[in-house]
Amino acid sequence: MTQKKRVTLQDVAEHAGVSRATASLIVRGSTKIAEKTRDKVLDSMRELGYVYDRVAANMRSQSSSTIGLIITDIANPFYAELLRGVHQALEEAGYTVFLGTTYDSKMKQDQLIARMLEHRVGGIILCPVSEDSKDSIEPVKQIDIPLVLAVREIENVSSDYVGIDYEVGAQMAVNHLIHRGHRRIAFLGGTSHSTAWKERRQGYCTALKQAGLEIDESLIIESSVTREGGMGAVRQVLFKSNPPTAVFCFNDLVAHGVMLGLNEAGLQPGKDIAVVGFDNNNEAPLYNPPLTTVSSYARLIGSQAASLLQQRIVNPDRDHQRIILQPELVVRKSS
Amino acid sequence: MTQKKRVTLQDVAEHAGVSRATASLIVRGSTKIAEKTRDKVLDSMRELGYVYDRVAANMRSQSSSTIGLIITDIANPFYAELLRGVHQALEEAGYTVFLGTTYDSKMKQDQLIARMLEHRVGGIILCPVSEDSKDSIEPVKQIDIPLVLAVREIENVSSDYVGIDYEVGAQMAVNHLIHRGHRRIAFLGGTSHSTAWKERRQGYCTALKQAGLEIDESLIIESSVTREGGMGAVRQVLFKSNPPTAVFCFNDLVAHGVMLGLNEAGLQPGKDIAVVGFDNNNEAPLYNPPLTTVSSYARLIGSQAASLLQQRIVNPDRDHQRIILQPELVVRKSS
DNA sequence: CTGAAAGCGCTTACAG
DNA sequence: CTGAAAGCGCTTACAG
Repeated sequence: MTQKKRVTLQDVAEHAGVSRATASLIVRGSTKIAEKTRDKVLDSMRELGYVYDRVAANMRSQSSSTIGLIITDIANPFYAELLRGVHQALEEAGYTVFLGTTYDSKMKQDQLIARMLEHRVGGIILCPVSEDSKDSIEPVKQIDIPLVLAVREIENVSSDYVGIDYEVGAQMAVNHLIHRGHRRIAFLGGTSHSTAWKERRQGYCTALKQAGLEIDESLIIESSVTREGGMGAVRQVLFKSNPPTAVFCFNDLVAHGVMLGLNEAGLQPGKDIAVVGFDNNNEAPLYNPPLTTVSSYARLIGSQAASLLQQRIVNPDRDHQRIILQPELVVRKSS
Repeated sequence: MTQKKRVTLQDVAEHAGVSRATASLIVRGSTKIAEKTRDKVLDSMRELGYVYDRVAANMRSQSSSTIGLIITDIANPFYAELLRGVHQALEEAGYTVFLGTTYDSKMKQDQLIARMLEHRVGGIILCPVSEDSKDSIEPVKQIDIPLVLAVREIENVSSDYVGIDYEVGAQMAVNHLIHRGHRRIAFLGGTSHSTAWKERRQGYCTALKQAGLEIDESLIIESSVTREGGMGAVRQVLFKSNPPTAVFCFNDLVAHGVMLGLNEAGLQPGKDIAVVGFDNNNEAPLYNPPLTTVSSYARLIGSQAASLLQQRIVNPDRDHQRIILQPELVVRKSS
């Protein structure tokens, strides 16, 4: 792990015949330096192959130019998009991003948070695991580093947050299915301890009730938030004596799994059984058939979270913000 | 960007009534300290909420516990898997990963490399952009930081490298199509200035020649390495007076686009036209129809690259290694 | 602009 | 185990 000796600002100053303080001003882009001096110093930097040591600078000035981003699964296109939004906003602002993935393990989340704090990140954007993880963020609060939650909230935790209104989104999806004449609608996928699941469930129930339909608990099946989870869930529900005619899925990934499971069983999604997803992934229009889904604006969530974080860094004492994006139903051929 | 004052080792030492040197030993897990002393110090750390400052430690000891990973596109499942392999291997070893995405822009790649060097990463894993970027890695060589290339090589650059044998892979794919009786086989997607493309093209041509078939340049169409690129490429080739009966695609993403383009044109992939991909993404078996493809072991490439990097960090002077994984054909229903 | 000094939070080396 | 000192590569503050 040991590196060879780097060229330091001291070396550059000596080479250019100026003081270290002057060189320091130049490297930080001060305009108060005579052009001639600046050029001389910049030439020396090039000649010596100087590379600015941002770590040392940050340490001395007690600042940070890194941000930690913790997501649950990079293989989920939703998070890939969210990452993109975060990267775009923060790299423009000069931050570099530490990425960590929890795969929905709380232990992993705790480890990642600890490591990021040790690396003196300037702030953390956390997409929490679905398990309750109030205590995970204790260390962050204690050391008082800016934190923004995204996608899922943590119950009884006050923090900046960006997400979408899952309840309304779920309601829109289920209403749509009801309007198409469906009466037995399943809700498949996701795990019941996450707020993101609870809110969807709430929306699902509200829509059914408003239409005067019974809630059949046997049509609500949890699963991991993966294609495999979706396949498993739909298999369970197909074997009921009175199977559903439509499925509202936790997200697009699960919906994809559900469609594959239906194919396997010789059923055609969108014809034999309607399927609606959640997220509006890049891939959703490319599924077969193209997936009706609720847009959850992954990239926008990412860039908004980045923006909240920057604002919090600038002004640590302002009130917590909660940004709830309004979802939109995108109707395609699967319903 | 300024942070509130942290608890330092000094504070901990004072609180526990030991010297700073002792506290430093304990925090690094030395076994040479009496258990009683250690417990006392660990208690103080907990009580004060001490967080180890890895940045300061790395600076003093001239070491690094960060790694830069530069990929082209996180929305490509191939890279999501590769990232997973890298993360898994490096996090176990105590490294934290800076992630950067170039979206195949050389300028972005240069910026990311510069930034990572400024952050004193202990090494870089680079999946180069397809454009020739020999000069991009000049700064890395100059400052003498361990570098591993993955997925694509850079011509005339000597470095550790992990990739697969694209030529053999392409040959396997095209041979397979020939054995199925195809005579007009297109090669769609990718950009001709990358080694990864050149090697595939080489394999494509070799297979055709060995079978005594002509190479028809009009059946070779470049595109961006995305689904959209694949859709565009297949549209072009379908309008030929003598269209192909089979398509070998640059990768699975392109193949997916090709299949969508075929659907659009009323053709059924795997029936009207055979399609073969490259990568064996997670998603390939889930396409419709399931995609015949060449496995390129994304996660393995990632973990091997991580392993090469660690070895290079330990021993900077050893010979450059080239790991070329052997591809494997996975036959499914699309061909 | 310069120059000398102090300090960010650690580790290192050494005498006791 | 302790204690005092030096140093990693910067920035900061200040007198000139």
